[in-house]
Amino acid sequence: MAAFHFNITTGAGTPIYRQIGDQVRLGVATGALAPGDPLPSVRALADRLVINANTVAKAYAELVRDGVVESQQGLGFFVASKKRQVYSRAERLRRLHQALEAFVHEAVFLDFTADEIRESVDEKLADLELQPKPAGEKA
Amino acid sequence: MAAFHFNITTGAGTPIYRQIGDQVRLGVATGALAPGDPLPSVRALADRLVINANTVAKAYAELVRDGVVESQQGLGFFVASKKRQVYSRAERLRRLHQALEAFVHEAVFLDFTADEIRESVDEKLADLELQPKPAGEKA
Amino acid sequence: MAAFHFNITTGAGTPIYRQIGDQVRLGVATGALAPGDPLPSVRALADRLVINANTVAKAYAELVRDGVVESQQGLGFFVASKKRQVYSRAERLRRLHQALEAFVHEAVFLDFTADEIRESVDEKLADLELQPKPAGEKA
Amino acid sequence: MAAFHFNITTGAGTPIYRQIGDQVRLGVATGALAPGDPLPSVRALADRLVINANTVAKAYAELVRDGVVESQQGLGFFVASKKRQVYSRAERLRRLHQALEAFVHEAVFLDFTADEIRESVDEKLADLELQPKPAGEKA
DNA sequence: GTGGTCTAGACCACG
DNA sequence: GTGGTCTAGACCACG
Repeated sequence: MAAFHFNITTGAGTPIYRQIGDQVRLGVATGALAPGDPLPSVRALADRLVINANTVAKAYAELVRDGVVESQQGLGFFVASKKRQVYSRAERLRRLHQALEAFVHEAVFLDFTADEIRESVDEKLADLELQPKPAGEKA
Repeated sequence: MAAFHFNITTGAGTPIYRQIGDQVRLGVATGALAPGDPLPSVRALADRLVINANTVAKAYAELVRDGVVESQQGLGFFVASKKRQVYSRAERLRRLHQALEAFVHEAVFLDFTADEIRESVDEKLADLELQPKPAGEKA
Repeated sequence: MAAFHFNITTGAGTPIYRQIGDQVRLGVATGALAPGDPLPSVRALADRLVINANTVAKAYAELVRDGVVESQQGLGFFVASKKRQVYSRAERLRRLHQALEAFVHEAVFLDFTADEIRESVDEKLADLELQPKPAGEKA
Repeated sequence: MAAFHFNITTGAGTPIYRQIGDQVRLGVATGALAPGDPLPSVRALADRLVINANTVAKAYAELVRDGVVESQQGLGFFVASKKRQVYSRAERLRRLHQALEAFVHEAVFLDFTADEIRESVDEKLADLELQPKPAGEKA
């Protein structure tokens, strides 16, 4: 992997550590990050994003906990070869629907129509270049 | 309106004051709460939910700011007769995108694909029977 | 911006949290506070003014809601780079009329004539050198 | 005095007792209420306005304190023959400017121009039918 | 009775 | 370090 870019938006609702983790997950999902690829070092990424090193460390720790990346003592962090599925499908669906509920309620409260909501979701997903997964992968 | 029930989950991620606000908004949206209906008094609701009165007051204050309910000096809070359009279109879009960001981040975190996300949104919108706005009304 | 001073009058009619908010708004309006300038931390300001931290937090939260300042997670509050137009025209008019009502009631209570009231408003506006908006800017 | 009408707006910022007091003061100022004219009884006005009798009593008490009306034991309240000036001119100006300051700050914050502010004040004063005082009266 | 403001202090998330 | 939420309780204005 050559050029994998992180970008974070501070001040938004989403915590920085979560944004970092999500971008790694997304990279793995889209294939931008392949198994074995190294992640930037904690310090390097913290410097590049001008954020606290603890924040990067927290993001990486969560990725390790979830089996997305693996830590090689003294070498750094690498994309895991095969990802463990941490949450059960039921649990994942439960959390998805909870998040969805919050989003749709806010949108309805803001007086947006179903079409406007759908459109905004489509745009956002296109932005993320979230592609359907190749074949028989996780999820 | 006869029996409007509040129930809160403590220990969950969502703050109590927000849970209260959301339930009132939802009640208004579904018609369970009609314009002019009184809300429980701050102290009464605090007692009933076994939480602090300040927490209820904070929830109610936010509802007033958003034009959902109105305060009648010395009498308490009542569902607003006609919901005002408090926010500018730019602000409403900003809030929509912020809510969307949080939702999509959670979905990505949970490893759902773009198709799965879109599908879940469609289902949810269908559930709500959210129709295009008839005229100058809110959906 | 070097030295921005807050001073509050306790025992007056105006709540402390509002006095703080007003002083920030005024500072922003006059340019004493420039976009990006940090506000004192909640705890620091509370200590300096010898008031409770919650009171400062309440003031800051209102400023965030109104788009005057922005919160940077873990870093504190900063003057917003460009003031958003948060409220709809209807809402802004509603607030103007409410403020006007309070003012005129006080003036009538104090037995001032219509001419005296008008004159005092003219003087005040002249003082502020409030000019018609140049372009898409705020006055 | 035959038909003197009170109307109060509940839910606004101004307390009801203040609205009642202001309308009496205004009536006296415009001549709608002449010295010796009776005010509605506390109970009658409370019934008519569908408010608490304590609220009317509080308004009347303040008017008596300020020398606008006089209480005749067992008969009720009457417009005072000659009004005492309660506050010094300096004090009245101080309070006027304080109220004005709050109003103008709010208006400026809401992005209204000087012209818009002046216009809104003129309209409001016209609504109140606040006329210049006849001759060498108070104020 | 109603809500509004403020305090002192705890505990948590994020950086 | 930063802010966010919540509690328990006081005191006040308004009705």
